[in-house]
Amino acid sequence: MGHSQAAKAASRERILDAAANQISEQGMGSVAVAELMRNAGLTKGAFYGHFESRDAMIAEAARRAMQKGQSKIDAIFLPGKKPRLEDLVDVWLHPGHALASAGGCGICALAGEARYAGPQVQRVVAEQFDRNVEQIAQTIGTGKQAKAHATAILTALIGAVSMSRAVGDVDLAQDILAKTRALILLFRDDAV
Amino acid sequence: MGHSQAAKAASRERILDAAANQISEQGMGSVAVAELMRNAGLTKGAFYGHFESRDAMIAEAARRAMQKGQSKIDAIFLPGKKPRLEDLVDVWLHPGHALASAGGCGICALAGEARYAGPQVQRVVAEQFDRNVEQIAQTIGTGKQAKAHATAILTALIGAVSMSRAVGDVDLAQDILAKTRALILLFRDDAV
DNA sequence: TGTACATCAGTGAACGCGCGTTCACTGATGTAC
DNA sequence: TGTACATCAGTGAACGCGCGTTCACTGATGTAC
Repeated sequence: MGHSQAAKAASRERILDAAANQISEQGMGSVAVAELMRNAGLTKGAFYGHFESRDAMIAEAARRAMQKGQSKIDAIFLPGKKPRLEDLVDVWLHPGHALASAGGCGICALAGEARYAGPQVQRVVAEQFDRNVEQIAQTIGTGKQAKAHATAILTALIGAVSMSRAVGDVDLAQDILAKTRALILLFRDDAV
Repeated sequence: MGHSQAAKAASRERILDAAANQISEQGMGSVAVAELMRNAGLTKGAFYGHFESRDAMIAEAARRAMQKGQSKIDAIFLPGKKPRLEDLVDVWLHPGHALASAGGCGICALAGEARYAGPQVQRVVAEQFDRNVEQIAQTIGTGKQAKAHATAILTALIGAVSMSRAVGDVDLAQDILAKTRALILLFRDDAV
């Protein structure tokens, strides 16, 4: 085993990546230190050379899970493209995205558990929520009203993704996604 | 200790009630057999005289948590009153109801965790979802369209309650609740 | 450039703890006579 | 009605297990000379 500074940094990255992925797919509660380290190609003893505690690692990994889910959203805002609410909504509500949680919306992965988590994780969720509200607002207008509607729209998106995963029934899940999508876009047509 | 049939049934009720309350307030994962039995005035050894396993008890208690949250909703539909969407929305989104989870919406309490739970719990969530969709639909119209909109509205309500509890920030929480409420009622005014 | 040594990332056994579950036992209940 | 006994709800100690965390140790790295 080597142990240069670069190798240690790479190990840390592998641990955080594995944790962020597992948080997206199975939630924070499912992340066990020993299994996580095995997934990162290490043994559990090395964990505490990288993090002060499991909780401290979870808070960092939660932030990373948010970042990983953000790339699909940012793609809507690439320079030269006109960002459309419809495209943005589909990042959340397309069944392929909503039901396969890997690499998906970090808020959706954490929304249920964050309530019982520490303030660090809750702050990560709140910051990501603000970030996404701003992006949604950009697609529907400017000013306070756009941001107010964007807050409600993001809330509905998160509710739809959470519920579609909770009911254990693919048909009902797709129904929830499709009808939430329809109502959000109906609102847009009415209001604009 | 007595042990008549009536006494045993009463014990079972106390266990399920305590479990349903704890599920509403702290989630399914927080329910520990020993603590639960202590809360019900018994010792942990007696648990397996009432339930086959912790999982089996959780499934029953999840159903009971739904029933307990249902009474506030049913009050809107008392005979003689005309059920209004606005009143129904406030059962979920009034800050006092949303942020104090005890006795609140069972779906909201379980939405995040149900994804990792067994099919019994997921069925309980799906059935309660259907029940509430029907009730919301009653306040906005009749037929398929009303039910479609009710599905999206309930999804938004659950998202708002979940997020308001997840962000760990009372101001942001109230903002989420107020803006989701406004958008739902704005839709109602537009569509009706 | 080559050697001796300090550093430190990673190892793997061990810890204390809380959990779900089991089980031999207790003693009040309700029944049979 | 009174007594003997079977039933069974509840007790509390014990179990095996997985968890987060600690720690003495290993051995490759990178530095000092």
